[in-house]
Amino acid sequence: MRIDAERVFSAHDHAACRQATLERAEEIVAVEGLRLTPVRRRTLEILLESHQALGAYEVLDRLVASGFARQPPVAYRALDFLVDHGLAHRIRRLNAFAACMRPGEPHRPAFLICDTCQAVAEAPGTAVADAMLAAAGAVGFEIERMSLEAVGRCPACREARA
Amino acid sequence: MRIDAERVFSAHDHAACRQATLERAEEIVAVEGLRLTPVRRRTLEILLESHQALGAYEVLDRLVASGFARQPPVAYRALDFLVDHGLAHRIRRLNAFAACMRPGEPHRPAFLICDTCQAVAEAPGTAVADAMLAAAGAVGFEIERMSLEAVGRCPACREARA
DNA sequence: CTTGACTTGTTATTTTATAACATATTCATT
DNA sequence: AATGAATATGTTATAAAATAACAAGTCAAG
Ligand SMILES: [Zn+2]
Ligand SMILES: [Zn+2]
Ligand SMILES: [Zn+2]
Ligand SMILES: [Zn+2]
Repeated sequence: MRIDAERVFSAHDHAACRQATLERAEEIVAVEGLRLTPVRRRTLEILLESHQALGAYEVLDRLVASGFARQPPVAYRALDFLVDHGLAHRIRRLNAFAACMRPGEPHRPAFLICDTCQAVAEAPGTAVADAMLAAAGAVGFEIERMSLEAVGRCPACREARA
Repeated sequence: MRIDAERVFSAHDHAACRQATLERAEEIVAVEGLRLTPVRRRTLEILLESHQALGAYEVLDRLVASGFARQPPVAYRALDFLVDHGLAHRIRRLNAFAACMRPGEPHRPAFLICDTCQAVAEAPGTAVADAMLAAAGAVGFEIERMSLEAVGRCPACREARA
């Protein structure tokens, strides 16, 4: 299985990467009967422009550039929709949002956040999540949601600094 | 080894629990030559009042009640000091802070956050952290810091609801 | 007692997020 | 097509969280 993080952290055809993800997202909304309205679609496109997480107000700035009104709820509502339906993830450490790179596929993302180039990748986090569930289970705690996030240096930035 | 989360999530002598942790914290600042000034000490005491995480402004309110000025930097500076020296942890999902229950002991906390009673416990997160390191290592990412947080229901609240 | 590091006081601002309510659109049902 | 419920958007206002910047005070070492 191809690991997304490998792609994210290296030079790749991002136009294709973005396009493919957008198409998968469109399939999902079709199947689930969701409404990918203009703001929502544009918001997803904005998140897909790079592998960096964007704050709500950065997203808002770009929405404004596309003709939408400069009002926080415009961005937050679109972002909440995307997050609620698995098309984007919220990165708590950054108070920011990133497009999901595997929309529709059940996955347990563990986020790797490069503090040099700000790229955010989803690593396969099943093992991490399992360890978390075990730790919780040991004390009778029932997990509903979890955030697994790590900050550090991606391969490229690591080399650049060395 | 006693698991803190077990204690946190059950009725316990919290006065003793708080006192013991405060004493351990004092030993640490002594050993490390840190200055546990009045605001800092009071801030730690405030965090130790319960096992719930507190937002900076809640802490500030209580500092005001103790005679300190109502200015955000007062709380943030004290909280930052405690976090920097391992006497408190920042809970990103809650934009809040919790006293560290094992100050001075090297540990990898995985936080269990009850969304019913708001209690926050540190579960032993070594296995979780190891899984995270492995996932990162697989793609050449070098981790510096990580947040491992889960939201759900603690044993007590789980029973209460059932 | 002076220097330099650290700590606090204080004002102001920035950044992030939500409440609340009016209007409009969509879509299934009459 | 008309009705009405659900969903989505427009808009104003405010709340909540965090930091910038700089002046003034404290303290211990030399
Ligand atoms: Zn890409
Ligand atoms: Zn990088
Ligand atoms: Zn306790
Ligand atoms: Zn609980």
